[in-house]
Amino acid sequence: MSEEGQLKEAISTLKETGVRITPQRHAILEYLIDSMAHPTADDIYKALEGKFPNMSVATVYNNLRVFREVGLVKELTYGDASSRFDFVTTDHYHVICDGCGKIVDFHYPGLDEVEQLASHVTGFKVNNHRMEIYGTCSDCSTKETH
Amino acid sequence: MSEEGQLKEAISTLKETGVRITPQRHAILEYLIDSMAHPTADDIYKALEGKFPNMSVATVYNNLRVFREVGLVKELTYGDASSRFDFVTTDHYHVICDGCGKIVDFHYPGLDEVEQLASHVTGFKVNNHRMEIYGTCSDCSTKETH
DNA sequence: TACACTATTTATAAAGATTATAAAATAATA
DNA sequence: TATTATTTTATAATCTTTATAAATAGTGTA
Repeated sequence: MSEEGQLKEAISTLKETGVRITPQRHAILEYLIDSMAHPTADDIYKALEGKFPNMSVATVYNNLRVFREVGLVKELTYGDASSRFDFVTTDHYHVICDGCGKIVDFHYPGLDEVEQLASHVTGFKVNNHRMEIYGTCSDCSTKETH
Repeated sequence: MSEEGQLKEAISTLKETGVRITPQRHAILEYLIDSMAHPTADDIYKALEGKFPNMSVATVYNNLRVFREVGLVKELTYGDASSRFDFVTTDHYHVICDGCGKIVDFHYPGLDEVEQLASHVTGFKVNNHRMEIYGTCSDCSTKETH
């Protein structure tokens, strides 16, 4: 789907859930969809301060929580200080560079088998799983050898 | 291996690396090995304040970092506020209850295949991966139905 | 065992991310 | 357009983690 299509669909989702569409929410969604990075709340705040000089950081956090609760956004927590936020499109995993922190999307068929086994062994009703892969991206590999 | 054996081996590892054995380090290691929970730094701090009334939180954090650097301990970051720390025994994954937060260990052969594909597709030199499984434990399931 | 050297602990403050609060502004709806 | 509940803003508070410097204590050696 096009990015405009994604935005429209996201806005529909919000309307259906009774969440008001404010300019700030519109802009945050747009930024999340357009940016292929996986920004932190502060990244978003900084990126939009030109457009919304008076916007509060709390607004960014509040809305990211709203989006997360509605299922539009996933919150990613890695070892570092702050969470990253990812607009939910289709199921994919992340490959993360230990050197520069770059995050690359990586599609892989769902690991249903793992979930089933886990459920069987632990007695849990399994809902979902998360997986990340860590390594060194080619840029960083090149730098290392020089 | 017995818990005492694990502790002895951990202390050997520290000695080999030139890390001094202090009573605080001994106690933190012991607590990590004995407790099957996956405690936060604050959990450890609180658990040991009876034995070490003057111990500083910084000591707990410092030592957890030392242990991590030496490879004795893994730091786990989930969505919530603080990291959890896990004494490294053998490779395993975690199954986490969405209801009560309980963490259960789950053994599963390494997902080498995923790493290989990720490496191929993204051009990364893949080092490792992490995976967690989320669901509802049987205790919480029982409560829900009542 | 006592000494000397350096790592470690403590106490404290600082930094950084996130959340809480209350007043002002505004989107949705009739 | 008027109303009302939601949202934004501004600010402060909270919580986790790290930095700093002085005091303390492990460890190897004589």
